[in-house]
Amino acid sequence: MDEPLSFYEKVFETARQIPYGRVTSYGAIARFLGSGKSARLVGYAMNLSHMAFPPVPAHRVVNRNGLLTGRMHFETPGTMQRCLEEEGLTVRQNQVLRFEEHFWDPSEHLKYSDFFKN
DNA sequence: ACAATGACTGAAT
DNA sequence: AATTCAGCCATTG
Repeated sequence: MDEPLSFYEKVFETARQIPYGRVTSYGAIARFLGSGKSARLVGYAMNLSHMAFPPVPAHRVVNRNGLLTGRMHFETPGTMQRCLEEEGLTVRQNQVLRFEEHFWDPSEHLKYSDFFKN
């Protein structure tokens, strides 16, 4: 029963690989999944990731500029920032400071076929 | 089958 | 440098 994982499930699984204290972008996940133009769908997936199990560290996914564009979708608008700061990052005006230093690109660290068969 | 829905992005202005 | 536009595409009703 190796049913192909849905796109969203792949997004969840990819996001789970983001290391503690690092961040990535919607677009980076989309590119890793071979669908570079589906960044919006990655955001949509994060919205659904609430109900996913195992849990998804959705706070580690920001936009390409390091902005916490998803913060409104957490329990409170400050939750996302607090989670990141707890992991040692600094957030000012909804943006991760020194974003590039903390950016973690799945395509550089993971091999697609190690996770998915299609 | 078709239209609507987005936590986006790169290019144009 | 900041803001706007249009394309994007897997799901869902």
